[in-house]
Amino acid sequence: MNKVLHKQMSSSQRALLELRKKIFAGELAPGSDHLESELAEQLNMSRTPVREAILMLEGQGLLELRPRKGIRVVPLSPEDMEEIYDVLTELESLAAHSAACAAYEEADLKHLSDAINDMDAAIANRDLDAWANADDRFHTELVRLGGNSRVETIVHMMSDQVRRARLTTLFMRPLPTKSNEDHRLVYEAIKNGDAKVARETHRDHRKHAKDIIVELLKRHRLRFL
Amino acid sequence: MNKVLHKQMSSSQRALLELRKKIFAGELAPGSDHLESELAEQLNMSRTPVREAILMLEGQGLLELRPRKGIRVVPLSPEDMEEIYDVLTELESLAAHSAACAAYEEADLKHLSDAINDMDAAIANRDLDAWANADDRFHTELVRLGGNSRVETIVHMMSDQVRRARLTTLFMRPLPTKSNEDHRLVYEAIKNGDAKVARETHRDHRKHAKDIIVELLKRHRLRFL
DNA sequence: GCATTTATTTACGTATGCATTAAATGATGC
DNA sequence: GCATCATTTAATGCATACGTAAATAAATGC
Repeated sequence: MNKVLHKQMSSSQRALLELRKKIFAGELAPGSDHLESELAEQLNMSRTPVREAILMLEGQGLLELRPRKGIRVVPLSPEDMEEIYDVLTELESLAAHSAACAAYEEADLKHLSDAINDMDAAIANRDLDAWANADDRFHTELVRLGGNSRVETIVHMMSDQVRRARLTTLFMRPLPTKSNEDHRLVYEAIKNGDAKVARETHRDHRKHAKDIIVELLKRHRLRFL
Repeated sequence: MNKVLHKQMSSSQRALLELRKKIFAGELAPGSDHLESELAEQLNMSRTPVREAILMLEGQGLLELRPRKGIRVVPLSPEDMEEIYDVLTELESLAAHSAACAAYEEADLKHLSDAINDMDAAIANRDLDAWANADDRFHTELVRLGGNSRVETIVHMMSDQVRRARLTTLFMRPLPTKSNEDHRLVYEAIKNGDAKVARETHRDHRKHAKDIIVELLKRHRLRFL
């Protein structure tokens, strides 16, 4: 569908996207090592643009460069997930606070409520993929409403890591029904301009999510993923 | 002094450090544009390693790549500084909280108290450079004690930006005497394991610092730096 | 003169080749 | 048989070369 765009994209851009796709699809497994030349061949291009893509992905914490040992897809330990969730908790809570302060019209919050409704529908249908998708949209929209572009960037990077873990964890956890009540409360607080409540509610929500995931990872002895 | 190390460093590493140095020294001015070939010549190397360095610095938010327009040293507006300070506020407060929870021995907190004492001394001597240096050490040590490597990384990146602005602002503001009382309070709270106080005190401290800087930038019509 | 098209320049993106140096393999001494 | 050293292999870091496309200058038409 977007193959057309791919055509007029620079090779390094393509390398970046393709590698990301492979990482998120698990095609490049966490902890696995690869050579520049190997990846270059897979992507049908020279080493130069893949090197550039690799550098960028290293900066985003997805790859680790270990000269002469190979490029490693960074594995995530339960402790890493704790770190990531803690960052997400703080920055998203800040975003919720800011969004509440911003006195948005109800129309401005449509994307947010749409995402919440979609999550409800997904849960009713027991469609975990759809739920995960809507959940992403909720969090993306929340930080957007927060109005701090740096928070947005960081949250996106961290969410990428969570997404990676979710490949494994999503199907092991109970249906996230409680989660959606939280989302509604955050939404209401933002609409009512109740900054403190928005922040605290979201913080608790994230803390809870973190506990579930970390517990899951540890229980299942998923040392790395 | 570390010219020796420079010798056995890879060219891209050198490019990274040299460019950073030039940016922080103001030699590459905020908002200025440069060509890859120009920078490569300055650093006595081919375009390849500088390109790699540029890519990394772009990821860190110091450079902006604008193909055929030149590589721009990103200018910071007062609004940017607000964003940056807000991120720092949240993540450092989290670090303070975690550090307080960690039940450190007094010996573990030595670097922190050293930094505070050095700031006192610097203020007594009216030595702003020494003060800034010790202040950096305080914040660096604080996030280290927080024990979240991702928070450390992000805070370092954001601190780089603040450091850049400080070149200009430090000499325009009143002596930061109040600031050090705050640091002492945070230190005490961490030592006493008083997580909530540590977090809140540090948050207020940062909020105050932000207001001063942003106010200063706006008052002096420093649209960008 | 001004707009529009055409030519020219040149910065960038990418491919390629080579030198360096780390890892792997084999050889030698004990 | 094991450790140490020499040799080979090959992945990386970097330089270089080149095609492309964007920006600028020149030329043409009106």
